[in-house]
Amino acid sequence: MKRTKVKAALSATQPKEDIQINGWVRTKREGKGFAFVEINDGSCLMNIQAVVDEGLPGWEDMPRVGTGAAVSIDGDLVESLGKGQKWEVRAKALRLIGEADQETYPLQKKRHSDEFLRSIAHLRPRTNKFGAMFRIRSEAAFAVHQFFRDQDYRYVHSPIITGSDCEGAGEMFRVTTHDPSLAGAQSYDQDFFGKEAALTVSGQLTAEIFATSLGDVYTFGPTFRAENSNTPRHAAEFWMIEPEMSFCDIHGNMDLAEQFLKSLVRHLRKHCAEDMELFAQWVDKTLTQTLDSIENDAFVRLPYTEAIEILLKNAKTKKGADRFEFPVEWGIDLQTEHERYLTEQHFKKPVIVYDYPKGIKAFYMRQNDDGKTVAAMDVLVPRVGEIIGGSQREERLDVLQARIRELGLPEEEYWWYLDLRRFGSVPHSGFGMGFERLLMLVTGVTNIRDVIPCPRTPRHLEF
RNA sequence: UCCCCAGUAGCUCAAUUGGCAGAGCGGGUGACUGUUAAUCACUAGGUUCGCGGUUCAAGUCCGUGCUGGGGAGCCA
Repeated sequence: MKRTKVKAALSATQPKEDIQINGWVRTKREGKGFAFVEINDGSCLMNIQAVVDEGLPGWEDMPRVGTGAAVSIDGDLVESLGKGQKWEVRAKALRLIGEADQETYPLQKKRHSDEFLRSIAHLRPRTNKFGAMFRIRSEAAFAVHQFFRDQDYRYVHSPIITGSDCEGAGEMFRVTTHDPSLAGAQSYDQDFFGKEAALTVSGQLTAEIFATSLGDVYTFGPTFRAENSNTPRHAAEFWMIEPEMSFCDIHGNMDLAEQFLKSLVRHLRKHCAEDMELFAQWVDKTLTQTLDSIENDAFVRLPYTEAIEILLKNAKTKKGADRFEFPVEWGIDLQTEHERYLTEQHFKKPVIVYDYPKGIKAFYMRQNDDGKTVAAMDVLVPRVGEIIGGSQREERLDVLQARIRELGLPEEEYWWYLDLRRFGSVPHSGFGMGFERLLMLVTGVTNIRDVIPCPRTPRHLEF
């Protein structure tokens, strides 16, 4: 008999004889002579209820059919006699596929804390919340590809292992085949690649290669940062999306970032409505409002200099106390408290801050004519903070070389990056978006460890 | 890495001034002819995170380590 997925069974328009449901038992309710078994197979949020009468094949296993057990049920899909569900399965036969000992199975049919579920990350996708999360994650990845494909962007596989220490986005994990337990110095030229190697911290430089050949491109892959960050917003391994567009300035870049976020939110609300609703109802009561704002409100475009003016003007609360712990002045990098004030309190919607002082931004960002700022931009959203960071890239060879020298960076390491400016250089722009931060934004989940299957953070490499 | 808070039954938590370690849920057993986090009855279940100290007496106070959470920095 061919298997029917729960999602298909529940969306039936008419009864159907002889179907097979395979899945895991969420809960069992027994009466005299019969039992209700609710089964979930991960295809959707809802369970399907099976009615199992005493005496049918497999009934002798019922005592061992408990929460967590894997079962296969043959039966007829019929309209439910009870309230609370339209369809149910009237079982004809039951098979216990995989038992789950009730004394030791950690998941109970009740709410568990996120912290506890994190300690059993191998079982947490079997809960409603994490099942919904990982279905949304899957759909979100698809939506990313669809968005770019619809606009004729090409998907570039940037390398995971890099020999370039000029990616310049943070501490790197070293990649080696050397045995650290061996004594004595082991030089890099005897290592696998014959030079120092590391896991990528950004696909941007590779994306620039392809932006200046295929035109509009994006990368979407794992990214690694060996920062000792202990926050709910950072992971050592995360997924990042990095579009890069030729013939595009900072304003086109901001336009794309805004369209991109709006499109993803719209897609997920349409295609994951049931799973999204779980988060709106149980995780974040303001989620609907937040998502409405992202979808419908124009994002604020705010030059850094004006952002500083707003912050200075509002440095005192109505009661006259200092609003900010860190004093505001032109030239500082915006603190988390400043970003949150702008997006959560002052504008109450997404804000794109751009044209930052060049002293606080990366060497490759395009210098503006004022001589003080660069064409960088950060997209700030309520609760998550910085979800996107990007810039127009410096395409002028002499200006880029001067900046590299000014900062004392090893110019020879950047030979191929400079070649892109040497031969047919064009204005181009791009940004990076943390995929997990997108998921936090659209679900209201406040800890990055709860939006990724197996979170990697300092001193945590379980699962 | 820095600052703050917490750690008690499988889970979520309570325990007065330092004075007999408890509840709900979950588990087990039984009852119940349509349940919906089923209900009802009975029942088992503890190195109070580890180590050291103060005290007649420590879940409670002190020191230290570990683990978890929050905030900051770094950023996506």
